[in-house]
Amino acid sequence: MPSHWLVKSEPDVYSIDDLKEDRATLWDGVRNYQARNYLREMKPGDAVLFYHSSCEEVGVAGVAKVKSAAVPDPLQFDKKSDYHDPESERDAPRWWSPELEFVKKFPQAVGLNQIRSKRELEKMLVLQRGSRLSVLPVSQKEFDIILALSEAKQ
DNA sequence: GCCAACGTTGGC
DNA sequence: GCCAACGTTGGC
Repeated sequence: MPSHWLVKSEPDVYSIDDLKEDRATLWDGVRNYQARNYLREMKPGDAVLFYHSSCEEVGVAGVAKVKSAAVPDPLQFDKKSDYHDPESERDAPRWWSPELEFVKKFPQAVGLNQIRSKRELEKMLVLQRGSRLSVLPVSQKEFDIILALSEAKQ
């Protein structure tokens, strides 16, 4: 059974369009332990909502899927990277990155307000106040509703 | 730019 | 282990 996830990204930094162009990308640079744990749980085939944060059109912008399970995030060993972690050991890497693959971009993003207005989605972790995690689990039902909303919209 | 809500750090 | 200070996230 595939699991469902939501990942946040600032579109100015990396958008669903960037993923579309790249086709797939290593989801690197996550430096939060809980988010890291979720990243390590991801398995090939899992479905991922791609959420745009800190931008004009906040909300779910499209869908990705897990292409391959997490490998050690190379940036943690790259001294020149902002994500370099001098404390991380090569034989016990601290940070992990799955590879995500583009699936589709919604014609129009499913906005945060739209998500908030749906009773069935009120439990979504992305709505919980103060939820700043950039990687979150999503239920199958929530995933399906978001997808339906994206299709219903014109 | 503001600010609330967190996570992390570090002195004790 | 406590907790204040600090940095970051992210909606607005």
